[in-house]
Order: sequence, then structure tokens, then C-alpha cells
Amino acid sequence: MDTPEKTQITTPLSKFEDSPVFNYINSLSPIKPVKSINIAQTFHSLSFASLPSVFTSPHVSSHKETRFLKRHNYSDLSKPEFSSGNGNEVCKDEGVVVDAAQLYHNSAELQENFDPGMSIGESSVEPPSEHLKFAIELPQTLTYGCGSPDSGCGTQTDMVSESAGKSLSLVPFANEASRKSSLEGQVHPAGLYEIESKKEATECDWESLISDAADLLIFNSPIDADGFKELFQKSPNPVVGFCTSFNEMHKTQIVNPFGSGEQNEMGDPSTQPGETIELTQMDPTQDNLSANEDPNKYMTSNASKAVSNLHRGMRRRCLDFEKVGSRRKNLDDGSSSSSVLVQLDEKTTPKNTQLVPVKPGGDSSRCILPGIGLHLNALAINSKDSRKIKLETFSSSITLPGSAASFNSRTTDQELDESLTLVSSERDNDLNENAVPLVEDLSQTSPKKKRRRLEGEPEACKRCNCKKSKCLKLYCECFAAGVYCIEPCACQDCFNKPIHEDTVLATRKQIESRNPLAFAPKVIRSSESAPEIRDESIQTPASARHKRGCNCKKSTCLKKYCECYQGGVGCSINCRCEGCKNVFGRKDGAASMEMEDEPEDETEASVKNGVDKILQKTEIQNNDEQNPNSALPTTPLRFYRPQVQFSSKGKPPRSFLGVGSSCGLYTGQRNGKPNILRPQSKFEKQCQNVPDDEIPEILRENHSPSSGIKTSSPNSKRVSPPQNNFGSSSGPRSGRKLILQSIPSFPSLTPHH
DNA sequence: GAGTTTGAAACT
DNA sequence: CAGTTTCAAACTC
Repeated sequence: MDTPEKTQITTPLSKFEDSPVFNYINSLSPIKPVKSINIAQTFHSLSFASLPSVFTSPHVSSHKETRFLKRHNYSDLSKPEFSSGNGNEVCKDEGVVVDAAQLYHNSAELQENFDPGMSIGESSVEPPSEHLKFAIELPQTLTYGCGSPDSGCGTQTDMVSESAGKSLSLVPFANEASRKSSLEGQVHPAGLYEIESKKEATECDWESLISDAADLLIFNSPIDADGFKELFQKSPNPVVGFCTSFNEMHKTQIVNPFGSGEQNEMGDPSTQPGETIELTQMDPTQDNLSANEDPNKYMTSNASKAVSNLHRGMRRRCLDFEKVGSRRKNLDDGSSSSSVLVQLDEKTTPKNTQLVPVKPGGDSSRCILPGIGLHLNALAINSKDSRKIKLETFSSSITLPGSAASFNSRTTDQELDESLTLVSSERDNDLNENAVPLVEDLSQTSPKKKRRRLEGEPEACKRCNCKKSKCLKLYCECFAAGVYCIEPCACQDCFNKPIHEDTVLATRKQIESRNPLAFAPKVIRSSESAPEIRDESIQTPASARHKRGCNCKKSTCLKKYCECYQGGVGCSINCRCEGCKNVFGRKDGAASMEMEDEPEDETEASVKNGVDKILQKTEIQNNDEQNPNSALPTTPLRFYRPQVQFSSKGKPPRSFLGVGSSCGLYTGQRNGKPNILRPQSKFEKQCQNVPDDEIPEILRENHSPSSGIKTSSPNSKRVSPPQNNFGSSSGPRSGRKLILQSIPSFPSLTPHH
């Protein structure tokens, strides 16, 4: 209201009032413009903020359609429909400022009618983009809406739903919305007015739709919805509540690779290279404060920014792949060095891969991202599934009651940052390590040579030293990790830079075409096992496995030459190694680590001693690595203990996470990101769960109990149980199922429904 | 820092 | 799929 925009809006309304049409409308609807406006704004702000990245707007699609299409291949068929439909609608919408004003008004009224809880919950659920989308549709709705005042929400809702194409449309919306969430931020001031009005209207529609469709689609369990609502309701200031919830969501999203699709959009003008900011730093509290101070302002121009920022943070952490845009240039300038290549959902399909440079100053998360991205990519294979994951994550975070709530609260951005940092450190996975320097690392940007870095700086991101591969082959650690080479790299003729993005992407595609999992984490870690690992020194063998297995002949799998060893995982049946003495688990099934279980003196005694040395060298960093284990907490409590207890014995040379981050692995693996969360919150759990289903078969091999590998492999015996999910008594699947149950709301959103 | 070893990646 | 070559990290001195 205070904002100029609002003022503008009101003005038009006054003018309209004079018009016969307006009068007619008024006669029809008791709604009063003024009041509605205020309310509308409130909602607007809320809705705006609330808009989850999850959903995209048609506009976005129009703008970036190409990218979206690529990435969102997985998206449901329905989606395309939307996009097409939206595109048409959008055209219509454009230039409809006046209508928009009315819409705005109407929407405000509608909002009033809405149940705050519902709207809020809805809004939170909704992606920002959706507003746009709805806005697009609104024009039509508007006309109708005018006709029937009472219809208000209901009418619009119906209209919307119709335009959308049906209840199912919600799902697609969500997908698109996620994509386009960034759009809002990008919107130009000129268009802002329209957009806002549209947004409001959209919100109304959205809310109404949700309310109507909620039963059908979104929330499988009322609990989820309620829980979500509670978040908002709890906070005295809806805005604040929203922010909080929003942040949480973002966190979740961050963890969730799938949100990546949006990242691109985030880029926008608003996203300046310099700005790249890290959401991590963004303090939810601050956001809230700002919102409180000037909600309207916050909501409007700032709101978009805030949202975009949040998204950005999320995205960046998660993986921004393509947004290179303006940033890239800056990066290229050499300002920053580190850039991260992240693969989006598309990665599921090799072709879609995209790289995004990240600023050096960027988040610590960067390092993580690459891995995550990759992992995600792998996971992404099932686009649908990916969605589920997202949703699940979201819902889970939201849904959790009491303890859960606490958990969520914890997962503030800061926490996330921390967790990310930890993860990153932890995760020096094969892939990730080198990939991106942490923020801290960035400071180190000093041209230390890689070796130095490796030796002295365990955590430091790896840097390559390629001379002939041009950093466009998997030989290059940076490239393999999905990150751009940075200044510290000693590579020659490097093409793995933002400047050569096209080349990099093309090369990646080529490699992926050859081997879709080429950029997937080499080490797959079953999240399930993690929990157990903690207590026990290292059960890694079981918990994690190298994707393809090693082929060591002379190193006896006791040196970093061995990828299994390097990844801190035991050798498995997949390995063709000779004379395996892998401390983390021998191919033959004997895991030195497992000694506890099966004390094979040979392995341990002899190996251990030697190993210990090695480990010590490699080491240290392992502290973080240990975390990985911690990361896998099955129970919420575990979250609190990020640090794992690695047995004094062996710390894996590198982070286990590699894999998964699992949840992505993170979920592991790359997913890790999610897993990433040091505390590993639900998110991780979810991720973990997800992985089984979503992880590519290859990845699964090791993990899934079903996989022949596991069963066959000696290690698998031990491992398999844990792997199965959390190793909890519940049994592998059961654990997962449980999670899913908790998550229900999101799944419902998925196209399935 | 130079040279060697090693095994993955790439190629045939 | 197997064998060979290429490559860069890991390692040694």
C-alpha cells in the first residue's frame, strides 16, 4: 500500500469506479476496493514470499523455455500443455494493466475470503512462478469474476482450474512454478505493476485452487498441510512466518537437487555476479525483519528480490547450472575464480547438462554443489521421482511436528550454510573435492599448487594440473567434478572455464552420451548404512561402494590410486582389484574396518598399520569426512550430532559423501548436498530414501539390497542390512516407506496424482 | 621440484 | 568386450 505500486493500483481503480462497468461490477460484488487492496497487499506479500520456487510461471517458460524444456524433460506431459497454454495466456495478459488492477482488487477480496491458514499454506506451497501463471490466466478469470462477485475465489478458482486444464494442472503448475520462481525477481519495474496485480489475483486463484484441489492433490495427509499451515499461523507476523517457512522450504530445496531447474531463472538481472550471494548468509531472521519493517515494500520489489535471493541461495547451493549469464562474464574477468558446474535435473539425461559458474566468493556450498549436482543428476534420472523428492522434502520439513519442527527451525539458512560447509569439507569426494573451493578456500585463492593444497589443505577444493586434456576430459578432476577450473588450477590450455561454456557443455554431453553416469559420483554411499557407521569405526564398505569398482593391481587398494580407497569405501564384488587390502572393506568381503565384526587379523593388523599411515596422510580432513557418517542420522537426534565418530582407526581418505551425498546421495552422493546437511535432517533421510528409488541403477547397485551386487558381494552381507535404509530395525524398505509416509504431501503434488 | 608409479579414462 | 594408449593424480626421492 505504501509502495508506489499500490498507489498506482488504487488510482486506476478510482477511475474505473466511474465507469459503468465498474459500477455494475460493484453492484454485483459487495467487495470494497480499498479494503481489499490492503488485504490484498498483505497476501500479496505473503503469497509473494511464499511462492515457492517449485512452481514456474508460463512467462518464465516463454523466456527461458528452451532451457526449461531441456531440464524439465522429466516434467509431466501435462506440463507441456501448461506451457503452451500459458504462453497464449501470457500474450493476452500483456497490456492488460487495467484488467490487472481489477484483478488485483478482486483477488484481494478473494484473499479476504480465503482462510488465512489455507492461503498461507498454499502460498508457501505454491511456487512464485505460479502467481505469474495465474496472473496470466486471470484475465479470463477476471472477466468472469466480475460477473459473479460471490464467486470470488470459487469462480476464479474454477476458471483457473479450467484454464489450467484441470486438477492435475496443479502439478504441472508446481513444476513450472519452480522453474519460474525467479521470474518475479526479474520482472521489470514497469511491468511490476501488472505483475503484482496478477500475482495477487494469481494467489487468490492459487489458493482457491489449492483449497479446492488440496484434497485431491497436494496433501496426501492432512497432517502435512496442517503442519505447513502451522508454520505460518504460528508466527504472529504472517510475513515472518512465511519467511521462516519459506526459508525452510528453501533449505529443503537446496538440499533437493531438483529445485535446480529454477536456478537458471534466478540468474536474472537481479542476480549479479557480485551478488551471487549466498543465501547461506541470508539470515532468515533478517529477512523477516525486513519484511516486518516494510512488508509491502518487501513484498513488492524487495519481495521479489528476497525471494529471488532465497532462491538464489538455494540454487547456488544446489546447483546453478545455467545461469551463467551475466555472472559468467564477471567470472571470466577473472574476478573470481571458482565456478561450479552443476548439472540440473536434466542431468538425468546426459544431454541436458549445463554448467554454471559460481563466483569465487561464493558459498562454501559450491564445493558441495558440484557433487550434489552430479548426484542429483544421477538421481534425476526419473524426473517424476525427482519431483517427488522435492515435494517430499518439502512436506517433510513442513510436516514434522514438534521434534520435526525443531528440526526444521534448525535448518535455518545459517545452519544450512554450516552444514554445507561441513559437508563440503566432509565431502571432499572424489568428485567434489577438487571441484570448487569453499569460500574459505577462496580466500586461499593463492596459487597454491594442487599438491600443496592436497597435502596441506585437505579440504581445499582440488585443482587440476591438466596439460593435455584441456580439462575437458574426465582426467581433469575439476571437469569430472562438474566445476570450472579456477585460478589456482595449474592446468594448461584449459577449456574448462565459463568462457568456454559451450565447449564444456558439449564435451560433457558427449561424455555423458558415452556414459550417462560419467559425472555421477564414483562412490555411492548408502545413506542407510551411515547411521551405523558412526558408532562403528568404519563400516564404510558396506555403506558405500564404488560405482564401478576399482581395478587396482599394485596398490592393493591401500593408496589413493584406488578410487575405492580414495573414496573411503570398501571394495566390492564389482572391483577387479588384485590383492585387495582396502582398509575400508576388502573385495573378498573382509573389511579391515569391519574387524570388529569380523576380525580378520590379517587385514587389520597388517593393513591397518599401513593404512593408518596412509590415512594419517590423507587424513585429517577426514574429520570432516567423518561427518558424513554423522550425516546419515536416522533419527532426528542424530542431526544434532553432525560429527561422526570415526573410529580412530581409519578415517577415510576422502569423504564418503562423495557419493552421495547422498541424499543425494545425498543424498548422498552428490546428493549430497542434501545429505549434506551436516545435521542431516529429514532431508537427508528423505534423500536417502529417495536414492534408492531414484538413484540410477548403477548407483543403486551397490546400495540397493536387491542389487545382485550387494547380495553377492561379501561385503554386502554386512552392508546390505545397513544399506537398506538406515539399517534401522525397520528394514531397508520399511525405512523408506516410513519416510515417504511422512512426506506424503509432496508426492501427492507429483504428477502421479 | 622432478621423476616415477599407478590406475582411470579414452581409444582402438 | 578386451587390449592398448593416454592422461593426470598420487607418490617417491
